[in-house]
Amino acid sequence: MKHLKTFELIESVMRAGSIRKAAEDMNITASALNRRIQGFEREFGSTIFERLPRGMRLNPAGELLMQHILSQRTDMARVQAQVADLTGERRGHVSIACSQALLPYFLPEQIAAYRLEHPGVTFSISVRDREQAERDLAAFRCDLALVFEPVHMVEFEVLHTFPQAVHAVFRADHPLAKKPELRLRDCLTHKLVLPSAPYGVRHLLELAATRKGHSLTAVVETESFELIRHYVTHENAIGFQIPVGLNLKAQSGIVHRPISEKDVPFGGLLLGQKKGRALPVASAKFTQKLIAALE
Amino acid sequence: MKHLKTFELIESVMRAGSIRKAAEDMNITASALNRRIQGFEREFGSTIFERLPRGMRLNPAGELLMQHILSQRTDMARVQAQVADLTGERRGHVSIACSQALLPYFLPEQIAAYRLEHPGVTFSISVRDREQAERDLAAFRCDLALVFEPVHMVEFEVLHTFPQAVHAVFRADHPLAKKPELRLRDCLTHKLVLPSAPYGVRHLLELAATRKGHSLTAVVETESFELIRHYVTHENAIGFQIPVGLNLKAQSGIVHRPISEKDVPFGGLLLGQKKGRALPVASAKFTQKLIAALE
DNA sequence: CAATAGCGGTGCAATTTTTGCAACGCATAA
DNA sequence: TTATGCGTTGCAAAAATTGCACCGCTATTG
Repeated sequence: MKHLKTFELIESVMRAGSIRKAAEDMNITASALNRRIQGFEREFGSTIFERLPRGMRLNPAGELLMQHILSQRTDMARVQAQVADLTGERRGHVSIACSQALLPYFLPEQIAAYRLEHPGVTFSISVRDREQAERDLAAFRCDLALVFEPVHMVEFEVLHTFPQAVHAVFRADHPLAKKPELRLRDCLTHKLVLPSAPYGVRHLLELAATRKGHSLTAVVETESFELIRHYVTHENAIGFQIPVGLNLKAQSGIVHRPISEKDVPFGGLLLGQKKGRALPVASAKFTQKLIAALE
Repeated sequence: MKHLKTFELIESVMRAGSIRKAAEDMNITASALNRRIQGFEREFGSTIFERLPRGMRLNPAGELLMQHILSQRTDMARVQAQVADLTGERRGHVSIACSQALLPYFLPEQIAAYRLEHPGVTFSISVRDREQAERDLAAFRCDLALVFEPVHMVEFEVLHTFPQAVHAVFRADHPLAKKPELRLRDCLTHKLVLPSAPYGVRHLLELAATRKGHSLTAVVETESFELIRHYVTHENAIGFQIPVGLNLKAQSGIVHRPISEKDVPFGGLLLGQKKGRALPVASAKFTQKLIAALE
C-alpha cells in the first residue's frame, strides 16, 4: 500500500534507532529516507524524532503519531478483510497472545476447526504471561489475548469471561482418584508440583492456602505446565492445572479432579482485546467461535 | 498532508459523482485523477467505484473504505491537535450538532467562556433535530451532538445525560405565574403554543396528555422555539420549553414554571459522540467543561 | 433514428517528484 | 588524538505523476 510507505519508513527508523540502519533494512539510501522523514515532519507540523549523536529516537509527538500509525494500519487491514469478506472468501490473519495452558489441546483444536471452514485465514500464536499479553495488545502486537486471571486491565477490554476451577492432576492409581471432587486439605498432605509465582493458578492456590493457614511447599516448581503434567507420571505427586489445559478424554494414566470451590475460588479465563479497537473481521469471527466452544 | 491526497481525491469523486467533475474541483485533469483511482484500486485489491454510463458511484467496498477514510482523517487531526497541545497552545476545532433550544442562551455562553481560555479553538454549530444529529455524527460531519430525547441511538455513544423538566412559558402577568410548579391540567385550559411533532418536548407532552386522557390542541404550532418564546408575549398563551433553552435571569415580561414530574416525565438532554470514536482534544476538553456547566 | 453530449479509459511526451551518490560537519568512542 | 558512525545537503539520474489528445461507449435529445 503505497500511501502508507512513509509510515512504514517511520516505523522502521523507530525500530532501527537510526536512519542509516533503517535505510538498509528498507533497501533505500539514507539520504532518501532522511528527506522523507524531514518532508513528513514539515507537513505534519512538528518534528517526530529527536536527533541524538548516535541516532534517532521518537519524541513525545512521535510517540503520539506512532500510536496513530499502528492503529491506522490495522484498521486498513480490517477494511481490506471486510472487503474480501464481501466477495465470499474470508481472508485475514488472527494473532493471539495466550496463556501456556491453551497450547496443548484447546487452541490447536479450535484453530484447526476454524481453518477447516476458512482456509484463507492464518494464525500466529505467542505464549505470554498475563502481564506481557496486555502489553502486546496495547502495542498492536496481537489482536486477541486469552489469559488466566490477568492483572492490570487498563488497556484490556474483556470480550468474554470463562470461569475455570483449579484442577488437581495426578496418576490414575493415586488414592485421590476415587473422589469426584477434592478439598484443598486432601492435596496438601501429598507432594506438590506447582507452577511458579507469576502464574494465575499458583496465585489462586497461594491465596487459598494462606486463608486456611497453610503454606505451599513444592517438590518441583516450574514455569512449564507441560512439565507439570508429565512429572506426575514419574513421581506420585499432585500437579495443578485449569481444565481448558487438560485433555478431556482419558489420557494415558493421568486423571484430574476439580478442587472444591469452597477452598479455591474459580479463576477467570479472560478473552480480551485492546480497549476501543475495532477487531479485524477474521479475529472477530474467530472470537465468536471461541466463545461458543468454551461455553 | 500529502499521503492523504488519494483519499481526498476519492472523496471528491464520491461527492461529484464523476471523475471529470471531481477533477475540475481538485484542479487536475480527469486522466490523472482516473489513474490515481485505478492505481489505488489495484493496490487496495478491489474496485471501490462502480462505473455507470453517467459517472461513478461507490460500490459496497467503497462504502466500507469511505468509513475508514473519514475516521482516519479525523484521527490524524486529533493526533495533530494533541501534538499542538504538547507545545502549550491548544488549537483545534469543535463541531457540534445541537437542538434548537441551546442556541439562544446556553451554547453562546459556554463557547464564549471556553474561547476566553483557548482562543486557538474554533467552533461550528449546526442546528439539527434528534434524527439528523445522529446521522451527522455517524458521517463524521460533527464531533458532538447535544440533543433532547434522541431516537435511534445505534451510533450514538452517550457521554452524559442531563435530566430536564418540561417548563411552561408565559407572560409574567399570567395567572399561573403565582404557582411555583404547575400541573398539566392547569395548562390545558389555556391557549397552547406547541413545538411541532418531531421535537422531544412535544413528544413528552403528547405522551403525558394521552396517558391522562386529554388531547393537545395548539393555537400555534411551529418548528421555531424562538417564535414560541416570543409569541406568548403577544397573545396570552402558554408555550413549552426546557430550562436549558431559557434565560435563567428574569427576561422582559416572560416567566417559566416547571410542570410537575407526576404529569410530564423528565426528558433527557443527551451529550454524545459517534460510538467508538476517539474525540479530538479540543472537543474532549470542551465536553468536560460542558458537563461541569450543566451539572 | 441519428446526432450529440458526457462519461471512463489509454498512449505518449512533458514535468514534477523521488532517489542515489558523494561529500560535509559533528559528536562520541577508541 | 584518530576513527567511526551519525544526520544532512547539492546535484544529477531515475522514476512517478501529470497533461494533452484521442478512443469507445451509452444515454439523452432533437
